[in-house]
Amino acid sequence: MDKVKAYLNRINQLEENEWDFFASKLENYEYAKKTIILKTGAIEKYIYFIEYGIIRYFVPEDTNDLTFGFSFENDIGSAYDSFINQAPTNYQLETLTDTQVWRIAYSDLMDFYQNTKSGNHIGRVIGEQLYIKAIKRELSLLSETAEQRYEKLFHDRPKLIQQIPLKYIASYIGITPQALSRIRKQIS
Amino acid sequence: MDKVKAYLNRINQLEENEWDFFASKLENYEYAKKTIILKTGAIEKYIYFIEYGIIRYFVPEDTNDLTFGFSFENDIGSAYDSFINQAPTNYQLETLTDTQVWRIAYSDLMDFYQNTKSGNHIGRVIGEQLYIKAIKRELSLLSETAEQRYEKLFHDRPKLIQQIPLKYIASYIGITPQALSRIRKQIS
DNA sequence: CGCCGAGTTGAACTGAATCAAGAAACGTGG
DNA sequence: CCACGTTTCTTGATTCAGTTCAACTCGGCG
Repeated sequence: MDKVKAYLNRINQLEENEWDFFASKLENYEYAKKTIILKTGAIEKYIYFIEYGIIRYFVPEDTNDLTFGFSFENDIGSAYDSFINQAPTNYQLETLTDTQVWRIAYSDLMDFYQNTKSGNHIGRVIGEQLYIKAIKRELSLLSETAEQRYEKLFHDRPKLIQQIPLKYIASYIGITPQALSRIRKQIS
Repeated sequence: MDKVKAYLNRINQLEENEWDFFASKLENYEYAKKTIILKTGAIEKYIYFIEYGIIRYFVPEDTNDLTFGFSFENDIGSAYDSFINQAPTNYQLETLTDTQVWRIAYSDLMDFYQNTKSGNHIGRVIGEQLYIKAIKRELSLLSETAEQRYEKLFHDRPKLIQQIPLKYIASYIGITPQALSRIRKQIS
């Protein structure tokens, strides 16, 4: 659980008893490659701290589904909007590789938020960080070309990207697999 | 200040003394039409509760600047990422109409977060709400056509949209003013 | 009254979608 | 561990939405 503790402490140094409370609610879980963690229509019960592995976020569609995000190790994952509102999600979570997580249930996290001094502060910062990520991506989608997004992604996460099928990356940067194939050809 | 109070109470019913504290920090402010509220490179000091008016968010560019958002009355506005990190913003805020706001300074809001029971909870929910908005828009940019985005915008905010110059709306939905002009022609 | 920015319209061009087919990689069962 | 079938990736040809450049109209403001 060290990684989870480090993650939280980076946001706000926890008192020992706060961490003990949080840790007691953490549940270790392993998903095999290609496991659907959450189906559309279901309600997200957890936030996941990813020990190792990759989670893909996508809106399923008959032909090519729409991939709009990934979470990697040492980061958190969740259908966060569904989680927050405890309302059905309209997108799915799936592991792309064998993935190990520490997960915490909604009610336990709410307890943590309400009953510890650091709780809501941590919750606030998590929301803020997710927001910043989202707004960056929004600007990227509006202002950059697909090619620029691809190169940035490769620059930012060279190793991790190699584990993700190109068709998902294509969807993520907003183009078809064919178009991505052509961009890659041109670059190399 | 009633609207601000109502806004906060919708998130979390405030105790009277909590509201008194918050209200004491609120500052009323009026901006004329076309006023730049925040310049790139500056640090966002405030969150704004919009009493009436419209704020535009944009990345300035030599030719056509990139408009990526608006805030309307009864909602909050801010260069929230700059505000959170107290770091320079890379986009600007500008009023599109005469705009009246209640604004609260960073340090005062942090006081409110730390010294009231409801504080961090409210901060958390504000972040969460902004996140949900951002993710919806992200999916819209990835999955919908410019025409679909335009029609949705019109459907959701028919009155407010009429006050915004088309060139900003075009940028917001990710196309040029010429392309928007053609879409509008085709629809009507 | 004249000017300037906003909006429209036209024509040529381009990045990416689509449809289609073949090559390569992957995984599952024998 | 190989063989087969399925999925992923590539390549080609065509089509299309939206860009760019340019010219013109309109309405508001000084």
